[in-house]
Amino acid sequence: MAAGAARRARRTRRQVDRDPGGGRIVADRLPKQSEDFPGWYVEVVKRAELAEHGPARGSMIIRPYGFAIWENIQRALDDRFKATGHENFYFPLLIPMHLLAAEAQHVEGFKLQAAVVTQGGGETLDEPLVIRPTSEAVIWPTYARWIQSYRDLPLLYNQWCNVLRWEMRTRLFLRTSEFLWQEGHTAHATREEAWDEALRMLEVYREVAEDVLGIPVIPGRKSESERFPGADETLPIEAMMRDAKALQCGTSHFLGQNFAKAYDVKFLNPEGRQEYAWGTSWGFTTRMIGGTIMAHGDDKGLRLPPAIAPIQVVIVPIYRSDEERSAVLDVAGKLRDDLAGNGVRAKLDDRDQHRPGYKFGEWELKGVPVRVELGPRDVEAGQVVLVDRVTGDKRSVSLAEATSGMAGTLDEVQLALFEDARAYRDENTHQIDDFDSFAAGVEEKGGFWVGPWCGSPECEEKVSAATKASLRVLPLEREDPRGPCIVCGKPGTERAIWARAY
RNA sequence: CGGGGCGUAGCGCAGCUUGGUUAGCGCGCGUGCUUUGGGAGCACGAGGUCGCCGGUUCGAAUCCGGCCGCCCCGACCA
Repeated sequence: MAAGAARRARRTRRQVDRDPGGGRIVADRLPKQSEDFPGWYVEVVKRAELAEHGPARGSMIIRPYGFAIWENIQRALDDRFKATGHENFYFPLLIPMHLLAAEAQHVEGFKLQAAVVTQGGGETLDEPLVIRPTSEAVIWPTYARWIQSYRDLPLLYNQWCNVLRWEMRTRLFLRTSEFLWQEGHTAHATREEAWDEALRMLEVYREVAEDVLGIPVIPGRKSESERFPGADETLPIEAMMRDAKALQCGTSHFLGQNFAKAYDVKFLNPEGRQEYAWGTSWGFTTRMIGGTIMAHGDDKGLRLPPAIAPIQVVIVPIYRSDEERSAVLDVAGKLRDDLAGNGVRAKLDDRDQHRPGYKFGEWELKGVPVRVELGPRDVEAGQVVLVDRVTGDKRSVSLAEATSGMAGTLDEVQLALFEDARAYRDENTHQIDDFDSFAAGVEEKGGFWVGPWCGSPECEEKVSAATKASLRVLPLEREDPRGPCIVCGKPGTERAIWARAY
């Protein structure tokens, strides 16, 4: 259609659809989760000032408030990596094309997603450079030089960096072409040791997801079709969002000897024989900021777990006259300092251009776990009002108690978020009785559907084609299948969890 | 790549069908006064190459042609 004609058609439609009086936004309210979950998500991300779209398609600008969340996640992970014996290093962004091409499955898996630099210094490059979609292809050739003997093993390294994957459809945090993550890359002398490492890091991810982000997850294995290109086994933690869809969170891969063989990483064992090294890799990304938003948020906006909330406690002063103002701010400032002294991330919102009600709404939107209201009446009584973002409960406590008890209050909020998310997940987890009711149920209400599976890719494919649900995870704690495969009726080997996913 | 939506002030939009003085409105922003226990009010003010290029016309945000970009829904993926 010609541009002019398209424009004209648009105009007539618009005149029908819209109030011509002027584009006033009726209410400054978020879309409701129950009515428009994707719209709710986009609005929360923007209005809470977490992130916005970058100028290039699919790119993301992470704003300070959003990045502060990422920094807290990074710290939680990095501390645990160090505690399990890992060190950080840094590998380059650009990978010569021939290196990526060395591992057959790996290159096949990423060739559609890789961006390639072909020009530099105004000239066409002799060899194109791939912008890393992940770094196995540059790290393993280096490991080949670093590893000669079993005495050099294991190598337990990690890097924090950005990667780039060309995506057809993007959503802020959940899927952007460039994203931030950590990628751990380890090499081991034995299969058992590498497998244990992959499991150990999966457990680190489970702990961070549940104890830090407050998101209950199911650790397990991916089926072959969902496996990382080049891995023998892919181990995800799988979570449920508040729209009953699944989200893959951290992932740990057991690489077997695939990359060692592709990049010729051999070591001399104690018996004097050459062996290929065994590998793992594991990653956790900025996607989990999106996961946290969708696992906990409500119709008022974000609900951040205290462990990663950039601001854990916000103090909103209330006053009328100048005298009241200085009296209230005096007490409020001291409270903030006392809280900070106790290791609490506290902020005093002393902006004069907004009234308290506005600030309440704004900090609720931004997900601050605890609000302290402090007005003239409180100052007189030596107390404050505490408001919990998760339950909305208000209670008055003494100033001293507000300071000394705040850490405990934050722990309660942290736990309440986790229990809330777990209750939601349990309510939306169903046992599969037969294929038809499963297909109808997953279509109608989403959620996790658990049932016996025979292990064949054909049956898995049939489910996906019929339901748009995918096999999310085969739980690590393997359950007895308790029945025949829901598709083919042959004996089941284990119970699989199916869901529609992000 | 297919389907849909959109491009006018920082944000959200009206104006275009039927071309015509200085292109409007709400929010936000600045200054001042009054306000402040659930999203304040009034006054004054700042802010625009109407996505880009070309054409028609005395005159284009508006009509014609071309181009670009972004968002949403699907196929790929953490």
